[in-house]
Amino acid sequence: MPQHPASRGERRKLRTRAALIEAAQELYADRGDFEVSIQQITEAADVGFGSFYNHFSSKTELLDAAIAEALEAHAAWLERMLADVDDPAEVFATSMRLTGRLVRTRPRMARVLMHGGRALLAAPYGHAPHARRDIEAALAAGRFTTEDVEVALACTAGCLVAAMHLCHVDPEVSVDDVADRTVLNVLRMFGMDDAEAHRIVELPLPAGEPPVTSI
Amino acid sequence: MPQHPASRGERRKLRTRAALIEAAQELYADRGDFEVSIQQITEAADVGFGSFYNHFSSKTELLDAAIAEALEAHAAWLERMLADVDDPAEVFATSMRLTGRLVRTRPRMARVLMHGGRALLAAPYGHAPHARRDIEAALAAGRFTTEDVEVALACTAGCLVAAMHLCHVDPEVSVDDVADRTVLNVLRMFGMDDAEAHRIVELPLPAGEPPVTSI
DNA sequence: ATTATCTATAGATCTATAGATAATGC
DNA sequence: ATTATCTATAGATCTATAGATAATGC
Repeated sequence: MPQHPASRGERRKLRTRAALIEAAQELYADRGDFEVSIQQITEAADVGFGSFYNHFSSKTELLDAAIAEALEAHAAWLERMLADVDDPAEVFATSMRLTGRLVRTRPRMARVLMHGGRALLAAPYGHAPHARRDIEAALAAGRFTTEDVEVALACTAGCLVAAMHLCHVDPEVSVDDVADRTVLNVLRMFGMDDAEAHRIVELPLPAGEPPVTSI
Repeated sequence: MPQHPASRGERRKLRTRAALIEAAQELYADRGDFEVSIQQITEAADVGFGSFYNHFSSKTELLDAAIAEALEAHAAWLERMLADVDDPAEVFATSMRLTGRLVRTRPRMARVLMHGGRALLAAPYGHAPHARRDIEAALAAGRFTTEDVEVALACTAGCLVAAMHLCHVDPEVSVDDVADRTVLNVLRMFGMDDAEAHRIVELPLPAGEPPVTSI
């Protein structure tokens, strides 16, 4: 998202598009569905009704873009946070720990991932390719043992989404504890011994919780 | 669902309701959402438009009932299939193996569970209470070790739904293999050693695949 | 006679577009 | 002059209900 693309007109257009995307993310996160009229979307975005069609030809198109942008922004943030870590198992685990904590740190982003991420954590974009890369590297390094990378990735995504959901429906639980216990489960699932798994989920988290998107 | 409740009139009413539920399950499974008009639902159910309001006051109410009935029917079927098994770990694992195989044996039911089950495998009805019971019994018997039953249940549900999703988006994979590898992962997650986990996922499945619902 | 289903429709949306207005580029 | 946004609206849904029809119970 370059701050100064091409011309002023171009920036104005991008601003309108961004307002629509953001409104869509908020509505989707807050409602859990997207059964909302285009008029409500443009009102939430504070944009003229007709402008919608300058950018998207249907609600589905907007929702897909909104989910994809959230996933990409989140993935980019994780990459930045973990750029200096070498151990793939640690990158993998810490990414999960940070993502689980979104329920507390960025509830709306968490709800977008929770509701839209199901299909997409297995998709060829967002954080999924990074997670696959880390799992494969950890396998190659002998840190993980598992039969099937596709199944491993699906289980990872499934546990993460389910853990976030658990925190979401039960506000009593400690988000951080649920996140770390979930990661502990996943590490054990990949054949890591209990002591090493515990060590990894007790590592200090990288500092800085910068905004990944405006939501 | 008794075959002869009260009177003929009562049965007629239940038939109409069942037709609406079934149409809702089919539409929801085939489309993955429920953005469909009441008129389309009543047409699919071959029921007069106005009859809808004799049974449900909104689409959401119908969808909730449709998902709940699918979950309950599935849970009841699993209970029947595993009535004779004593080992809670085996009941737990075999239930998962059978549920995963629904993608092949009952694709529509699988899609209802996949799309609607996310929120509901953690719900206080359907198969969730049985899975919790099995996990707790397995913990008490020393067959599982895990820190947190709630997290364990969430991870179970998450892995299962994600595995079904994986089979759904990639028709090339072997549904049975994915199901069994997923269960293997979950058993390891619960501290079971590899050899015993393998033994359990290689047990013969109970015979009989009776219709759990009409879908 | 009672109760559920069905048909028809009023009123309320909602979508997509056309034409007017405002902002930018030259 | 060009391009995007905004306003207004036609036409197409869609929901909820009222009244008519059909099935059941006595």
